[in-house]
Amino acid sequence: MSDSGRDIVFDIFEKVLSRYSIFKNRDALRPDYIPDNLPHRSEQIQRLAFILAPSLKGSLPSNVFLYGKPGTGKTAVTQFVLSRLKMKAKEAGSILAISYINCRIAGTEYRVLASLCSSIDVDVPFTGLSKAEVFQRFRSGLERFGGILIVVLDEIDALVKIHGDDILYELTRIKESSSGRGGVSMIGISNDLQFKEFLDPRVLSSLSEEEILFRPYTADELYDILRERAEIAFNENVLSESALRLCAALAAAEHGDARRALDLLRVAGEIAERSSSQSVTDEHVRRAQEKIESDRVWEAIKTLPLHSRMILLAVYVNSKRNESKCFTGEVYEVYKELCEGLGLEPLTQRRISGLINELDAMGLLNSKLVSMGRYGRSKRVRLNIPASMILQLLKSDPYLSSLEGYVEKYWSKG
DNA sequence: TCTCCACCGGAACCCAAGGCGG
DNA sequence: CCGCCTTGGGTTCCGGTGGAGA
Ligand SMILES: Nc1ncnc2c1ncn2[C@@H]1O[C@H](COP(=O)(O)OP(=O)(O)O)[C@@H](O)[C@H]1O
Repeated sequence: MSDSGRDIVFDIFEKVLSRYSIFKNRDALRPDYIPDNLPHRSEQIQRLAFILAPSLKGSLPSNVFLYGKPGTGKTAVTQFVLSRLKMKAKEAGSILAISYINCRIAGTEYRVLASLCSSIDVDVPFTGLSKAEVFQRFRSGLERFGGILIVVLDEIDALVKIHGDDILYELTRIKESSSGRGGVSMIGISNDLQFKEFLDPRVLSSLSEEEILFRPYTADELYDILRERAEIAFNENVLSESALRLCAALAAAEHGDARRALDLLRVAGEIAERSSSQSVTDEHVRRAQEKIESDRVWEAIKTLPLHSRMILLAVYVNSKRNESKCFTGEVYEVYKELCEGLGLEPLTQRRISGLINELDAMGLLNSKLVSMGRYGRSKRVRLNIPASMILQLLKSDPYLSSLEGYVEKYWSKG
């Protein structure tokens, strides 16, 4: 047998193998994949490129503020433009550094400053210094660097809502006071359209010298995005037209979120693959929708601290005890009972109120402030997750499992 | 129209952990 | 080693409030 003969045999095997596999390149559906083409965002891309272009000639670009709902392509567009800017800068020999920071993930002002430093090769310890000290090192590092630093602050709304806009203020001041060449240019990205109201007017005017709005995608736009990705990700004739349309429609209903659309497509593909189906159907997409939601919920519950879990249980028990009224006061009472059952010191009501708000923000609870006139004002709390999740929580947490009997008394109804 | 309930939520503060620079 | 920093998780204190009922 010659080598060429073996290749033919392999070819046949490959063909057969690939015919029955759904994915050609699954990674193309992952959130960190940035395609070479971003449909329906050429306007934003051009504007951003136009704004940043002066940096190639050594002058400082205006600050930009990008805002729009999640999954509208803000991060993708930014990365798209910046990667090309970087290439051009290298070619042109401009001194240019880019620092991308996701503020929500960084979480604290200190860590944002620290990663700012590391982008210009200033190393700072990950803790121990005062913010002023880190900032000082950043400043002097910048002098030494002498070029233009483009700072991307992604999900900046999350940081400012918790820690205020102090660093932003300091950063905008750097820009002004930068002597000689170079300086800092900022790209702020916000998922919250009202975010501007949180900012000090001085910061706002400096940060949004330019603004770019990202509208939610329509179903048709999502369809185009999905189709391009699907061509890379899926094998031929595996994905039905209607399944694709359904993904687009479902995601369009959910704030026109492209990330959601791509997730739907990927998970639907995985479900199809696992059930050794030869194509992805509407049914797979619907199941993907459910799976994504229940995964999200379970993922959130799993990482919940003890007392937040107890609150979920308390809300559940209380809602079974008396259908109609489920206000924070009663929830707190039940919570205290549960604590006693576990021999735990209960937290204060003030704290519980805060935790309930967090659970609300995660979508595990619904809470709404209602006034009952003479009978005070309180929050009506409702569980926003299926009871099966409560059961699963009890089973999975060895610490809580001793409460199982207690909770089960209320299991029957509902 | 005024009262007053039953909480809400802002602000200041406390405390322990981890880690710096001097 | 000391005195200082940030951070995260909590507590204490307290002014604020929509509307049913007197
Ligand atoms: N116009 C587009 N074309 C192709 N993919 C897109 C487009 N817009 C967004 N995406 C994809 O959707 C996902 C979410 O986009 P992202 O830029 O992270 O949203 P945002 O930052 O606005 O929350 C990413 O995986 C991105 O690649």
